[in-house]
Amino acid sequence: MSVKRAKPGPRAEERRERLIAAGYRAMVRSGLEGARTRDIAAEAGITIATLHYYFPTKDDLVRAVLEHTIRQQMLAPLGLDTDWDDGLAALRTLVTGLMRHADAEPGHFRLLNEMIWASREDPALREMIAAWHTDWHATVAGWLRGGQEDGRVRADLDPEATATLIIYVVLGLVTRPPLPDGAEDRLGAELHRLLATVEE
Amino acid sequence: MSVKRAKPGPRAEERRERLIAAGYRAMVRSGLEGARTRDIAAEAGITIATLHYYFPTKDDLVRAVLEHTIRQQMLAPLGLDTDWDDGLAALRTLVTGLMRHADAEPGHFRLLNEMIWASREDPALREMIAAWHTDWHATVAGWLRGGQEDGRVRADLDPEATATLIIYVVLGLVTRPPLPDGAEDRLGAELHRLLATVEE
Amino acid sequence: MSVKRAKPGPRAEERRERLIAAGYRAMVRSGLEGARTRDIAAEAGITIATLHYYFPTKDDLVRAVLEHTIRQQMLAPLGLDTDWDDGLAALRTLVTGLMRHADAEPGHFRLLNEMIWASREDPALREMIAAWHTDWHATVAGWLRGGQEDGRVRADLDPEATATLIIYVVLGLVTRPPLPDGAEDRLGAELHRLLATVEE
Amino acid sequence: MSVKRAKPGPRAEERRERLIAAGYRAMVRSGLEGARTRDIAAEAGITIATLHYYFPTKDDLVRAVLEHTIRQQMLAPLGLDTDWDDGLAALRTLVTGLMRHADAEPGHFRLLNEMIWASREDPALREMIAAWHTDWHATVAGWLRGGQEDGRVRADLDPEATATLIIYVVLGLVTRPPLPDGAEDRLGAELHRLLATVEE
DNA sequence: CATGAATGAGTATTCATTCAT
DNA sequence: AATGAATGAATACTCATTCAT
Repeated sequence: MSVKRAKPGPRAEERRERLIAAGYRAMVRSGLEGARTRDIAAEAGITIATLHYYFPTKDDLVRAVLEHTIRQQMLAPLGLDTDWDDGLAALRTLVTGLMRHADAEPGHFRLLNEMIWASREDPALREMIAAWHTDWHATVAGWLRGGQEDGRVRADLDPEATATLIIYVVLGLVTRPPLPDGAEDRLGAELHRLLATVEE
Repeated sequence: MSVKRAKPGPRAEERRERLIAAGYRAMVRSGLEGARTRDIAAEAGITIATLHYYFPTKDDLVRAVLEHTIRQQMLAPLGLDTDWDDGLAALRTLVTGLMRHADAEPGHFRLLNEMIWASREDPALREMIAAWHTDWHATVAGWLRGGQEDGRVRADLDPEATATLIIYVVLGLVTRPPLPDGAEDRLGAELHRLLATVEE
Repeated sequence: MSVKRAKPGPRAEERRERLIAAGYRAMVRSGLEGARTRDIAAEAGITIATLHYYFPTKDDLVRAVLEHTIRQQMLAPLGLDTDWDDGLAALRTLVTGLMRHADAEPGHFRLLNEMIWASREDPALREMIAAWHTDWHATVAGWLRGGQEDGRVRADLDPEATATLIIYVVLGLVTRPPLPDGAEDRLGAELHRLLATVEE
Repeated sequence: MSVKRAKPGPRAEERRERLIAAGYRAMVRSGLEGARTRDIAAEAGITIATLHYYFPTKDDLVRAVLEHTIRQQMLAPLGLDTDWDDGLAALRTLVTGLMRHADAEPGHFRLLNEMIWASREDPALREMIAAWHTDWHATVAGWLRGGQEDGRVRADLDPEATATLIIYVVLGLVTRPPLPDGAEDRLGAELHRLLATVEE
């Protein structure tokens, strides 16, 4: 077992965390490109030079922020870590929760959106996002399959394809472009109607 | 009839168009913020000073580019200006067309995506995007209603809410995040299955 | 009698005047360098190109504005065109009037100040300012000599040198730098005391 | 004793001084607005980016230059830091010295003049200039009072008001507008005659 | 580990001036 | 006599990154 780098001390680890948290906040505030390394360093209580000691380039910091974001900001707030025995209810909760979250924290979703686009030119980002989406896709497909077993979800649906479709809905949903009033409110119910068995 | 103040000559109109086209290309290539006025001017064959003669600020150019994009790049390429008598077929064509387009021209959709986010802080952009989405929403809802009259689309659906949902699918779709292979291909069929009457 | 240039039509003459007036206002507002030819032209109701037809360079316009300023703005507002038979009273009125004017229209004096400095590198400006100061100097010296003949002004003063000194006071006065309160109010009286014969 | 955050090293202090000196020279040469940050940086042997590291904006540099100017360029060159026991002689020396200085270094006084005008819109400048004028006013008033005690200056003068008047003379004097020849030379003597007791 | 100092390469924007028509 | 179109040359300011200490 070769050890390339001495284990970072506890002090260093804490600084890293502080930098990532500050970076996340700054990027939520000002966007991926708009966030300034100087501000991030200041918010973490250190100088830019020190920031670059921990993260040689801004892209390195961005990667760490994405990792942190997926790990800390995506599961619990959306109920994705709960065990659901009603797949349809889970989906509806997800959609409703996301709509609320997107309104309350648009910067959070702008950041994720920017990272998805940025991932096209950064393999490290791409890998993280792919893993995240794959997880998510599997979760949703699982909900659907569970629903089909319970007879609550239409049996003729392809769970994989429908899960993909739902992920697209979610991705589009957080953009929340200006749309005619009213239709949005009925979105959760409509999705339910599309997926549920007729009898229900 | 004497004209004291001559209207912009044909030369100026052409240069405006050339600038907008160059701006569109540069923004597709490098993004909204990444596009440099210098490059745009050079690509249009003029100096930066002349660019600023036509568009005092970069934001003014961005607005003109969005207008151009909505008008020239969104309708024909997606078949939105065709008369469809089968709403379901129209939708399927739209989704398939968008997927192809999103793969062929990701920069185009990145630009639209950036403009949607930017519109949150620019009333002029917001208005254009709202008008565009409203049109689009009405078109899709119309397709759905037509399908319901023909008995091809499930009668229990709310055309407004479903149209909103489809727009979200489309918005998410063009982001095209990395997803497990295969599921995407069946997306058009799946959407069809969700919406169509069972008999069909 | 040779005629070098055809007499300008009445229309042209009026535009020239309008441009000069607009130039004066803009320079009072924003200073000599701060005034923009574009704004001046717009304020005169014409385009920049036309402004340059009348005044090939900005410096040409500045010269015309100085001429206009000396002619229209310096005599009447300060009572310099009145016939005074009490030189001392005239001086006191001048100083009081200038202080009021400098407070009410600081931009006017900033402009004159800038022009005096600019005149070091522009012979045409220098000539106009020299003529203006010479006139003014002669007027003040005349007041002093008149006062000496009346026995109201100290006979031992050199009217020329004292006039120079008074002009310096005036030039400094319009700058109105921040000074301890109070002393300024007594300035007119003090000047009087310095110049007047003891008996008075 | 460990020092966690090192104070600016001697290197930085020297560069600051060099920048201020270069700024002063450039502003004397080309005026406040005319001085270019590029040239100043080049003259100090650094890049523009480094200039902005020390002085975030040009205005910050201007303030530092004014401070330097008042401290380094106004006292010694004019004999204001000498102890005089003859106030009248001090005044005469001041006036003569200023006239010489104004002829030798017109740019220096143009700069001060511009700063006085600029101080109307910059509180930091205003405060420095007010402090400087207050000092100066107190010095001159002190000279006058001393002269009155010695019986050399007319007892009926108000030292405060006369000091104000003298400052105005000085401010106007450094402008040195074109005036009829000769009168200027007698200015020092004339001022003396105005202020001195008749007997002297 | 940490930082003060320094910078290369931009960046959008400005403005008096010109010229073909 | 007038102007729409065009521009050269600048201008202050920015920001991620580097490096000696």
